[in-house]
Amino acid sequence: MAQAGTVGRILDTAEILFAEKGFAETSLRAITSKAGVNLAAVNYHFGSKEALIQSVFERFLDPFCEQLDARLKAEANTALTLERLLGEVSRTALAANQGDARKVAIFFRLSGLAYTQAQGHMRRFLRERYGPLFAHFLQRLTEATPQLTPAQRFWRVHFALGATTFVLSSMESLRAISARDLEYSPGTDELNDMLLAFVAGGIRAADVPS
Amino acid sequence: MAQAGTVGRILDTAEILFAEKGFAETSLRAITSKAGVNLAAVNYHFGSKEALIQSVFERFLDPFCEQLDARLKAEANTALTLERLLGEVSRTALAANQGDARKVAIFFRLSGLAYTQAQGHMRRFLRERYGPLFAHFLQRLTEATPQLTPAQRFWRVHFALGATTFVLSSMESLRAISARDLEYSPGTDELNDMLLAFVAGGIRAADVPS
DNA sequence: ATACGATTTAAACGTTTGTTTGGGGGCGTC
DNA sequence: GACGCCCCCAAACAAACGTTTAAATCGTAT
Repeated sequence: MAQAGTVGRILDTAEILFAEKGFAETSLRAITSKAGVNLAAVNYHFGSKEALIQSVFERFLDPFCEQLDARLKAEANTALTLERLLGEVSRTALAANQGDARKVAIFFRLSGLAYTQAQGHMRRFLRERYGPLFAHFLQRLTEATPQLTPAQRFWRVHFALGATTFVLSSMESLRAISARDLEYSPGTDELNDMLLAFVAGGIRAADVPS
Repeated sequence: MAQAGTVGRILDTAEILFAEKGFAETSLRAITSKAGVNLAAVNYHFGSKEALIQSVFERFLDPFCEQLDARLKAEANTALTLERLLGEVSRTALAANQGDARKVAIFFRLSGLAYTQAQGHMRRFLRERYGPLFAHFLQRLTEATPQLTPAQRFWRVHFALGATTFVLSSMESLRAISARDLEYSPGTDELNDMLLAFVAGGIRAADVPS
């Protein structure tokens, strides 16, 4: 990360700081000084802070979406079980970050921020750019969960999305609590399995009598 | 809300604006001008912006925690099923907000922000003030799910917490998408049931073979 | 009526923010 | 060697921020 060009150093540093403190709380001066580049470099290379945020999103979301799309299309004519489909997503997230757990945490922390902090232009940008892939995923999910109504499926997918982004985005602090109170902290694979079990169990849960 | 005193008007307005845009993105000028009070009123009555944020948290978390604690203690000697325990929580959240869906959305949006945006002092304040109730809840949950290991329970509770805060905090936009794409939007009770089913199903899901 | 504490007000404070400026190299091309 | 182009830098910019000040206002008890 140290010997990358100015643009790369800015993106690397911004990614980390945004994930740590959020977008509004991270100043361009904090980014540029930690990256060892001039303050004006951000506006020169990206145009504005908002454009920088957008570039950070593209750089980590594009490879993930591309890989996931390829994987899904490679199995286009095989019937996927729910666990298999969800596993494909988690494997892609891991692969797109070279199996680095810290990078995965940053990935999901940024994803969560995108959902909860993004407003106006950013929301539209994300929806327009990554909406089609999401639709594709939802179609495969429909094949894997024919017993659900469309509304059930829609909401349960978002429940699952929430469980994932929430836990993986605050993974480090939760790990610390787990290690302190339970004297035990799960590894990446184990955490992945627990999440998968929870999400799969939730998605195909029976209705609760009202 | 209009005829409340200065302190109340500030809290009412801050609650809404914080939930809409986050803490750093909401300026004191935005709050005071929308509330129709002088800019200096915040520092006069609360001391600082951070103290105002803390007051907002207290005002909506205290009644909720008090009621939940009372409900749990009222059923101290009856064995609670998982669904019953979770239902108690959701009923409390609804009751503490007079059944107003918008208020519940704000409630969970602020809760989510507390988890993801809070730093330093705020994290400590939340943990110290509401930690004991959480421990009590976890103990009841342990009785309701004896088949889980402590680690499984810990992580699954946080998965559930994530699913809840994520969906309920972006409820309005998700409702809009649901209504547009599915030509259907669930009511508060229905959404509550769906969430309950998902969370209960996830918490007692079987392990996934690694 | 007067005095006093509590509250509100307009104005200013010092920082920090994102952005812009103008100049100064480094480097390949004509 | 001069030109054009890309990149970097220190400095300055206006705007917005949280906070503080000192005077004005209000209500109330003396």
